[in-house]
Amino acid sequence: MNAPPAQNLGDMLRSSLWAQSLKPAELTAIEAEIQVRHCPAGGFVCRKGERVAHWIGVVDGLVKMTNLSADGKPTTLTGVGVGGWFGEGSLLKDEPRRYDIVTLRDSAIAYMPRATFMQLLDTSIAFNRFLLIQLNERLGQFIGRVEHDRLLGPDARVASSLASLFNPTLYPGVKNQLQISQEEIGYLAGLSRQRANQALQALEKAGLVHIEYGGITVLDIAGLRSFGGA
DNA sequence: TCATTAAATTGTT
DNA sequence: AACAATTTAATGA
Repeated sequence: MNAPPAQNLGDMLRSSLWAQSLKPAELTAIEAEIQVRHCPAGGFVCRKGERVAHWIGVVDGLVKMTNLSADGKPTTLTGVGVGGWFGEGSLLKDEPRRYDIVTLRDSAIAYMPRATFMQLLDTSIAFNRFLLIQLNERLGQFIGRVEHDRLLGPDARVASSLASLFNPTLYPGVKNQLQISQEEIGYLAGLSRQRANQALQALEKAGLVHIEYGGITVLDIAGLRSFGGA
């Protein structure tokens, strides 16, 4: 019962770091090559094992990257919010996608064809810099996670998930106030809604977030990150 | 604009 | 998982 996707591709691109250095004509040309598809809540944006033909961005909504662990339990690798792009790893290596992408709510998803991605890679320094920063940030996130995850309690996992979702380096357009239900936070952190609720209350008591109806406000991103160990 | 109702979300057990 | 309480959104007077 989330609001239907409202943002459009143009706004999303203009708020992306890599797009800001392009000439308006270049940007409109790229915009024309990108397809936007609307995905209902809980739907698959793309599945593990599929051939990777696009770089994928979140125009509106919220998605998560999940993987199935050896025992078959779904594990959320990370969430991606408005303005986020992903899939460049498999696109660069020309390999099948390594994880499922699932929408947590009704979302608008942008699909940039491989040819467009490659052309940007060849012509835009800002685009290359963006990818470098993004890969580095992700690397730091995942290293921090595998380092701490088994030692961390549910509270810290929620903190870590939120910190990655509010990462200003990856998602400059995301404000510190995000409309996300506690149920969705639970999905992101791999917890039940009840446990996510307790974790959020603990984080609020610690002064890191402010809980509102249907959303949260992040008061201390650095605190969240250190809380989660990443 | 206000009151009523339904739906969504949250807090608790 | 189930329940009650609270908030929001929608509807109509």
